[in-house]
Amino acid sequence: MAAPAPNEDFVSRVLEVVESIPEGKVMSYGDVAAAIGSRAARGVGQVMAYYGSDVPWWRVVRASGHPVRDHEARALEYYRAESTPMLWSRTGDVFRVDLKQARWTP
DNA sequence: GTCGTGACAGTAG
DNA sequence: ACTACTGCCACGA
Repeated sequence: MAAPAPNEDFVSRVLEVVESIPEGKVMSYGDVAAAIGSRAARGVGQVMAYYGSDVPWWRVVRASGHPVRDHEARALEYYRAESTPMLWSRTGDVFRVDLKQARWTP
């Protein structure tokens, strides 16, 4: 029976995909999950929380283009340094990544 | 072995 | 724009 990816492989796959994201590009949690053949957007976020310290977590954003939870200020510094295309709200209070151009698909 | 939690996605109102 | 519900996976107690 074709069983899906086990636990240890899931973590390794997520880290590998995130590390393969080039500068100026971003992937949504759902895209990363789909890249490993799963729909566990939540599982991806959970892996990032534990092992994200060794991967460019700021290049992983939500499907809406918003940066990572509780880390938007930190991500903003990286986006500016990487020249990542982003859009600002009319109020300028919040920003989002321009998935139209920054969305990277392997 | 079960339950709750979490750096989420998608749909519905 | 927002909240609420559901589905998915891994980890800790």
